Amino acid sequence: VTAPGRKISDTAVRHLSLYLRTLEELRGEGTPTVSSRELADRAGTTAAQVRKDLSHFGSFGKRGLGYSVDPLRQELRQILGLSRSWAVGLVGAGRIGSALVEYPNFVARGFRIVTVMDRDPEKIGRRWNGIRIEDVSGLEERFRAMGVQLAVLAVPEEATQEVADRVVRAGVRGILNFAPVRLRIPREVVVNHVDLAVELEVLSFALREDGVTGSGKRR
Amino acid sequence: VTAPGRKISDTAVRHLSLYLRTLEELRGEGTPTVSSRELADRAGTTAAQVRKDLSHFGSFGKRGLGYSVDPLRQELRQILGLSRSWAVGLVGAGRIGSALVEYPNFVARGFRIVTVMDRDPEKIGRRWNGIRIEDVSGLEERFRAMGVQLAVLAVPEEATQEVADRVVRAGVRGILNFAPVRLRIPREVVVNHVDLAVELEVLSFALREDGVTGSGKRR
DNA sequence: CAATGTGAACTTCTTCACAGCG
DNA sequence: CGCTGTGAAGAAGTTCACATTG
Repeated sequence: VTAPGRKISDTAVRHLSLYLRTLEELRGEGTPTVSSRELADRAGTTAAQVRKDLSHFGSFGKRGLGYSVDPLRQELRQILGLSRSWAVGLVGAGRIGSALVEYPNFVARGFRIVTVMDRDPEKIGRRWNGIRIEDVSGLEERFRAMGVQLAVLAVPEEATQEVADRVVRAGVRGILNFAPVRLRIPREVVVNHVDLAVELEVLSFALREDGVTGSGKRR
Repeated sequence: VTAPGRKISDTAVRHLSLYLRTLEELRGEGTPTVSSRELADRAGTTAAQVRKDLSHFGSFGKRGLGYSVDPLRQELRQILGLSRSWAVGLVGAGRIGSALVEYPNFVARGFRIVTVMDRDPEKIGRRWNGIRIEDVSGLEERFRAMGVQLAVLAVPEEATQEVADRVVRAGVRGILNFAPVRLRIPREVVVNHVDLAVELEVLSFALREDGVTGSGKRR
């Protein structure tokens, strides 16, 4: 089915990702069938939201019964583009990069890290998970040679835009960026931004009225 | 000003965080004044959006002129709760944890990591940034002793809920969770969830129609 | 007279509620 | 008879447009 023209909101896609994870849990527990209500409770949305999110892509449930766990799980994998394998190039062999390489869900979801690049001579030549860390100077050729489709940028702030330009030149179609920098990128390349400063500040904002420890309040 | 009762959307707060970063850049460049238009271009929103976001908290601009960079920066720090210092407890001394400890913006924004905990005897006793890694068994006492207000959870999936229960018992008011697990937590505790699987799947979805490499298409 | 601050218009997202189907 | 799928209602968020002001 996988509706063609329709514009799907970012939120809806995030929901699908959560439903997929929940279905994988349910599958592990041997549950054959689940209602929109229960799926919602587990995933943290509402029953109506579950049905609406799914309705953009088709009708997967049985009235009076609910959804069959495994078939819906497969549908969602398909919808999210996970029933294929993605060739991922990682730039930046620092802590965040290493966290990703060891992240178990990464591989389970079809994301294969095919190359790791860094500029630090200390790191170049080492192996992570069997993958040799290469000198970033050869990025374009290496990415093309390995057929990289998706780049993960975990490099220092000041290097980020330059690296982004280069991975785009190397033909990458999507970027996951961990640096606190807004990238200037051609429209056809999809960027997703994980910004730890923003995440912390969202928390800080939510708690800002609580017991103040630091400097006295202004105004 | 910091309007009292009004409900501020998550998106608006995220925008403020981006504006703050942009203002810090502008300040570094010595720019004294900025229009909503320019701020928007740099932060990736629109001029109208900038004005609306700010209007929830007061009037900070001068008509015909724009916003004074440094005063607005200070306002935003205040609004986001960054003009104070937050005592942060980190649970999980793995890769993600270490990435956070070394993250420079962390400290710059007033987030002080005051304790690090892990369950691995190999790690306990080591020092990170001068902070001794403690045995997680003493979490509650340690968190209380150090006045931890905000917990960062970077522990394996299966341990996450238990650790969450314990940090709540220890009086924490906010949690930043990196594990792919929806936490069951009392309403008054604020949770923010950074979910790498979701971030990857959002990218995967956006690119799902591109050249398929993996298994042949289903249906 | 340039650029803010803000109601009003518009658009998008969420929730409701119920007909219809298994 | 229970639960989905979905239009319609309602809420929330975004963009428009302009009167206002330093």
